Amino acid sequence: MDNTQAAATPAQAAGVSIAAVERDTGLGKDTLRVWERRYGFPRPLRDAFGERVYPAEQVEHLRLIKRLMDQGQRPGTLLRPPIAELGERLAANPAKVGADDTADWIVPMLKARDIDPLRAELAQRLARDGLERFVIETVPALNRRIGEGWMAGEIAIFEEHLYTELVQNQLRSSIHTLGGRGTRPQILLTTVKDEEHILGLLMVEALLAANGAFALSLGAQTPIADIVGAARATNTDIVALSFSGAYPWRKSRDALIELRAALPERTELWAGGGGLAGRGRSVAGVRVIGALSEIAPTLAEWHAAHPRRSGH
Amino acid sequence: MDNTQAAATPAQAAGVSIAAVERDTGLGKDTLRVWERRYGFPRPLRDAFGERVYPAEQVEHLRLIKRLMDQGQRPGTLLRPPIAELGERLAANPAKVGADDTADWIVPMLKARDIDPLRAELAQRLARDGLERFVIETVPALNRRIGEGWMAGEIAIFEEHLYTELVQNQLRSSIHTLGGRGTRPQILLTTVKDEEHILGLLMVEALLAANGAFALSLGAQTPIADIVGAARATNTDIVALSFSGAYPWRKSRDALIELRAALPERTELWAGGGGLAGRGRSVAGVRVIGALSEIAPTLAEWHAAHPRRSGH
DNA sequence: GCCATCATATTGTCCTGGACAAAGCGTTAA
DNA sequence: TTAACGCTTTGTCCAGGACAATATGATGGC
Repeated sequence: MDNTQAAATPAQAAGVSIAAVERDTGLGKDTLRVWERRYGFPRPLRDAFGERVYPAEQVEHLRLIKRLMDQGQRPGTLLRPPIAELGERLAANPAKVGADDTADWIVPMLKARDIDPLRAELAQRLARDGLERFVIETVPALNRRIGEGWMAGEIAIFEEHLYTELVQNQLRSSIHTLGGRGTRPQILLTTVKDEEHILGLLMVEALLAANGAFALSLGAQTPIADIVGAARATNTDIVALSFSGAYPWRKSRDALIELRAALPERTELWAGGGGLAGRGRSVAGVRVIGALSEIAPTLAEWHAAHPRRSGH
Repeated sequence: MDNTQAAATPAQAAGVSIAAVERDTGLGKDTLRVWERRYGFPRPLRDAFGERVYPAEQVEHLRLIKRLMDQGQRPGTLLRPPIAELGERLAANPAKVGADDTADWIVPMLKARDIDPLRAELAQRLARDGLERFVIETVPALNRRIGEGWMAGEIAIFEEHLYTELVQNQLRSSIHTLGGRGTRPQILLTTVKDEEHILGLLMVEALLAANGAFALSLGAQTPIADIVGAARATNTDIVALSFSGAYPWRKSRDALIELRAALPERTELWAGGGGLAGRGRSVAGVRVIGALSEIAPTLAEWHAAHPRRSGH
């Protein structure tokens, strides 16, 4: 694969520090050291001071592994066999491709030199399909396609960055355009700590806006105490949380229970995202939104249950 | 101060784990442990398993300390004397206030329940002053005011989040509206790894857009190798880097040297941000932008030096 | 055949205490 | 005033042990 990595500078040719690997892969220093001890991988070099130096190749493998783990694979499976197998496992994995041909167009456009056509294409699809369909169908398909492309070595990191940036602009711009004149319900949108997931948040925000509800987004990574504080201060009707698929179910559950207990009774709590999708029973007092397409109906329900009152 | 923190849930009343503190303060686990060993602060409780449990109060102090360190204060100064002094040091610090009365309006608006007026106010100022002045004068003043408010305990975290979110929306929306039809120069905008600074990037992007130059923003934290790859792939004329004030000068310098060496000769390298402002001599082959207001003139210079050619 | 319960294996994160390079600071020499 | 140098401060790394939380697999009851 003639990816970006090719252009390594002499200075860093040998490899990178454990801290850099932590940043680039999302795997903690402790985890990296323990893997090395237990599974024999990664097996970094050592510099003059005995500190670990990870060759680019191993970092690449680690990124791959992290990505697979985020899809539910377990480390033991990925790390015990000779690492060479990784490539094959990848080749075997994208079996789901094929259903997603619709999104294939993104790849060549991303790889083209000019971004304007891409920007235009996104804008056009948004205009043609409408914000709602764009968010529910187009963007998820694109996300999936990009993810697969990344794993297949087809898409460079900066191209993924670029994609995120462009979609983000489209969505923010749409939300902005839709305005939002103090309509009810007042919604507070965020994720709990340990969650990234910016694009997902933005997608939800756009959907809400498309349905006349304007969320106050706190961005990602809000501590629970802050969520509660904000909800109290802004007299929020609904607190909506988004959990990505990678987020451990138990933690989501705990966060929801804790939050439910701390929020005023009249404030509803909605939760959604891949992290909750499959999970059987929900938490008492929490409304689970199984898919993006459920947002609009759920909102309609809320309106039915809360007929418009005069004063605030 | 009747801040957000008040609403602590029973479950977490005792305190939080070291990982949570790392996330919330940005101070590494190692650093937290070493401070405890060396300075006696923080002094977390221990749970049944001997693991550190940080009371909210100490976390609050740590956040304060981090903020002060980001302004250049050194840990020894902050941690050695009885921590109680912190409050006083804070009270003494905002001496710079007063020059910034212009931005005071943001505080009450942020604290008001409704966000719509705030959104409207920002939009109006943007419309009245123009994008350029908004970015060069208004936003920096607001940022400063918010930072001070945060340190003084006047502004809660979620209010700061909210502010960032709203300004971000305004800027992105403006950039989006301005369009950008494949104009030269082709600019690549980003920060190197270890840098956050999203809002700063966006401000630069907006300024460029206001001057008819459309940057391709890679977002923050792009590894150098990726920057080079992206620059090559997109046939970039100018790579623009932003360094925040907290970023150590030496690292900026190294990054710039490395990048300069790796980029094609014809690609210019511009660098700006608080991290470079004071520093005397610049790096060979790097154009240092001392202030936001210099962006427009520098761009004009570029145009003068690169008269429009026909083909692409 | 399907679901609950338990035992077992896996896995991430935390701990201690030592070490050391890099960055900061102040002083002296040019 | 700038440059070079030594001392101090400070962040990050290391090793190896420990253990709770989670996933997996087996067993038994409906």
